[in-house]
Amino acid sequence: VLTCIRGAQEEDPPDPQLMRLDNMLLAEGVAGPEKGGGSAAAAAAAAASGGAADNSIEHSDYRAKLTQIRQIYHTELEKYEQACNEFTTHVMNLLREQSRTRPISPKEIERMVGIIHRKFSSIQMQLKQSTCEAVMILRSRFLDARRKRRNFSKQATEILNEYFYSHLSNPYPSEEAKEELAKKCSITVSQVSNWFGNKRIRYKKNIGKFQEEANLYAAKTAVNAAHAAAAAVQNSQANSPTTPNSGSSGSFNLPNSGDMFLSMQSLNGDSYQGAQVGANVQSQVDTLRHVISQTAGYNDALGGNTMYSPHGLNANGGWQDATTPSSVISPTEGPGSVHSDTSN
DNA sequence: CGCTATGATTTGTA
DNA sequence: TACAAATCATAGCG
Repeated sequence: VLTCIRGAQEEDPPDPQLMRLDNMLLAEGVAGPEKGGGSAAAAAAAAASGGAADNSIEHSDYRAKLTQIRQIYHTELEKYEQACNEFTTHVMNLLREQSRTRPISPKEIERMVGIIHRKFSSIQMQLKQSTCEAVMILRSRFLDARRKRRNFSKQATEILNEYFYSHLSNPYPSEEAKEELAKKCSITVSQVSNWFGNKRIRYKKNIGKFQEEANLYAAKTAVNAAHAAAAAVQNSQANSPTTPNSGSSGSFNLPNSGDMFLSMQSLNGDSYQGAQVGANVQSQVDTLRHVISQTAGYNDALGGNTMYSPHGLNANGGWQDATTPSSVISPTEGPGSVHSDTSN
């Protein structure tokens, strides 16, 4: 592809260093064919990248700078080439003049030209080197995302937190779930993964600190969860073995609270085969348990276990084994039974 | 400016 | 390869 300089010189030594530089410049789009004027190229690149708009905006500055480097590189290169040619013809003229006084072999001329070209190509090499350096610096400055960290929008954080706290017993979104969250939050899937990675580790590290937040988001989604859980319980009750009713009609002003608690009971009770509703309801249980723990006094209705605590966290300090399906949440003891109240 | 919050990266592991 | 943990580097706040 690159034939700009090729014609003139520097093809004899298969210099690996030079190859490296050339390749890099090519890869960075500094060398190679000119693609229209600076801003136009930037705009085109931004448009071509499609997808996240903020991403291209973020990179437009980088693009502009890169174009600048590219232009400098090309003008310098041209200058060098021109100087090289001028100098060559100058020397040729000198030699021609001398040829009047003494015989000059074509071989000698060739040798002189070779020397000149080598000199200039070493200069070019330096140019390429410094251009590469500039590009590298630019990259680290603009593309290292850590330097350009932006907090996610309030709304995005909201969505992520909602998911996290409503799946607290197993906050590992599937690939599809990540994609959906990414879409909803206008961020990338890796950002979602990063977020959950950070959230899990930080939540686990200091649960007390997140308690308030947890309750907030639990309450936030409680209404929806209640509806969903109630609906789910309608289905599960059809083939559920027993449905004990230990009253506990809550002063909890949610619609269908009665069903909600029944559902809780059957889920946390000893022998529940979580296969049917299990996974779906589990998230709602998480949410509900938060609310319940907050309102206090309903613990007995939930099987007697101390409810809140790092539920979902096992003794080893991890969430339940990620390899086991979430539908089997230790049948004998509810998810909340781990209980190692370390909050605060 | 010092502090904490937070997104991203690096490193090590199963 | 996904994750945990440690770490980095910046954002944002008082």
